[in-house]
Amino acid sequence: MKLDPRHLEILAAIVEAGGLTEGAALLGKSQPSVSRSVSLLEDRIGEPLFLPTRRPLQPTELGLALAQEGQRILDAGRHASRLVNDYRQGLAGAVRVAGTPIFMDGVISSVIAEFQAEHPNIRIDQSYGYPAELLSKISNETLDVAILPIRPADVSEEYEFRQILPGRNVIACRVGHPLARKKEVRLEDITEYSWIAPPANSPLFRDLRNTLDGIGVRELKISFTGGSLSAVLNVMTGSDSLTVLPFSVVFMMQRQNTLTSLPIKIGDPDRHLGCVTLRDRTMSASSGRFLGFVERKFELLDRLICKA
Amino acid sequence: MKLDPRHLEILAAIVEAGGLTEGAALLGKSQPSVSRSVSLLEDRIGEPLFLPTRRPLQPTELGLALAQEGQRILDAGRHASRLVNDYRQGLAGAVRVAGTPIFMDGVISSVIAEFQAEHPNIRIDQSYGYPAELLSKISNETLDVAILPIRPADVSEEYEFRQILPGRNVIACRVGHPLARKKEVRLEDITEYSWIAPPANSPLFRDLRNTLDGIGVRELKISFTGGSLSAVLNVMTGSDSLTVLPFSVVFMMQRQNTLTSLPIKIGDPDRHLGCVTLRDRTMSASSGRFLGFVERKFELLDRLICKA
DNA sequence: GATCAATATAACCTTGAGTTATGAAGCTCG
DNA sequence: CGAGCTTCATAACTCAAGGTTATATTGATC
Repeated sequence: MKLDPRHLEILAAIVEAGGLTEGAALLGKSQPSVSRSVSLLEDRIGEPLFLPTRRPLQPTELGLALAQEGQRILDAGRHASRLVNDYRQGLAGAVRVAGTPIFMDGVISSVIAEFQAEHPNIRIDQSYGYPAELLSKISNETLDVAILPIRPADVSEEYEFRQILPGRNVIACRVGHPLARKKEVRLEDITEYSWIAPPANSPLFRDLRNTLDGIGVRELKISFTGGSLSAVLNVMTGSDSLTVLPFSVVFMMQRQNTLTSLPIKIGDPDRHLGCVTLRDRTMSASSGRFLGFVERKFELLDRLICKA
Repeated sequence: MKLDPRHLEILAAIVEAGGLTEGAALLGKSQPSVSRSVSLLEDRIGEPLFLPTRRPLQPTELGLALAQEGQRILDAGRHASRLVNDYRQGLAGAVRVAGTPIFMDGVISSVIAEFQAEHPNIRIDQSYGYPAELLSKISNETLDVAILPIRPADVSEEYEFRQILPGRNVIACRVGHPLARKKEVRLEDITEYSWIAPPANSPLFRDLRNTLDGIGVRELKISFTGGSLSAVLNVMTGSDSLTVLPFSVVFMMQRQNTLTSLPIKIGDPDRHLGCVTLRDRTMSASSGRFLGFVERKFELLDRLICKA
């Protein structure tokens, strides 16, 4: 026979509170209400739940056993309520975030780490991708936030774009690189070293080509191409190779004293770094919280970078 | 916010069954009913529980988390239902049973052991007492079954009495007692040995006096008095003392080859052994089951005793 | 036995869960 | 890509039952 879980909850409250009136108060209901509910339950199961004519209301064996189950139901219910509250306030949930590999690994990952320290109940599902595919994932709602270098004008009305950093690339090399010691680096200096190229379909690769075109370099020795940031880093620190990287990435790496940038001016890309979300859809509270966190962190980072 | 536990149950069923229709079937409800319940729950918590427009219905993060709580509620409910069924069929519960010490320890305890082997979920609350007090405990419902030697005529209409053994006392001694070897024991033989007397307020003590009066014995050496059956047994087996015991107790002890009875005829008491319960009150199913078990076991025992 | 507190009952209203019938929207597959 | 099937949502209605306040009843207590 199926029992109404609410009846078991009421029973548990009465047993716990030690009386019908107190139990009703505990549940925030009126005394007659719980009285009748108990009667109904007793009628259904055909067994008494409380000893008759005992004023400090005393449960029967069965009453006590069922009250324990009721307690478990109450616990589960309370837990569920907490879950709901957490979700509504964005203190729990999941955020699906994606971005371009180099930038994700170089800058965003540490921001995510900070975020998770603050919000252990929010799960971050991180993935990598390039602008076109990420935008389509935003569209079909398999992604909540994309962090991309993009031309603001290229973002259609469907999306919402919040810039977090201006686009700025530099030529990077290992700390201790021969060129890094120089006061000024000339064009012909950099052509002497071999270069690392980012994956061919990445925006960074286009930036590299544009940059080199911009400063009049036609031919380069490409010693390494593709790979993740950590692969690039390993090659960089183990050789005198050069590459183009977002300044923010190099800035973060300077903290670990692994990379630095050459004192040579190259043109800034017209792409800016920002978060893309769907415009009309009401974002989940946890996504909103994540977004706000990222914006705050990058505001700080931007100021640090400007001072540097 | 308080959630309706039934909603969480429904959610759990849907997630488990993998669809709204299947979930409804699992719960034995109609599909529109659960559909509306889910909508209501979603409205209450203000968050979607299922991803929109995905046909193999897929729960959201929150939906999945709440479904887990729902599963716990379902489990508790099922457990509660099982409890109720067991109680109603007398397969679980508690029976408060009491009786006179010697008889309880000598005969009933082994019957209780057998009963518990068959019904591990029924708790036996055993206690000791003499007829008057036990009957009053039956009256005020602090006792379910009393097992007593009593004159059937003394049992008032308030109670129900089921005889399980006819009253029959014997003079008992240890196995290997000098008198036990004799074909026939005469009156003067038994007065030579010291005697063990049961507690002064027990029916057995009155039986002892009546018996000795009946066979014309006036004076006896009382070497030991009071104590439980095990105390009496220890004294008996370690000495040549005699005492009066119910034959059924001696019969059980014969199995362990500790006690035996003397071949001397003594008058049977007019008390008979039986179970006393309250007449009008509907007994708990477990008490009924226990009562039936005791009656069956004693029917067997009675036949064994008669053959002996 | 009078008094007080706790529980049960009564009368009423409202919610919501149950139903069947039916509409709308995805998926599947030729 | 549209027909057809399946699955979910909506509508309209009934009714069980939980919520309320007011009041009666019953144990406990002194």
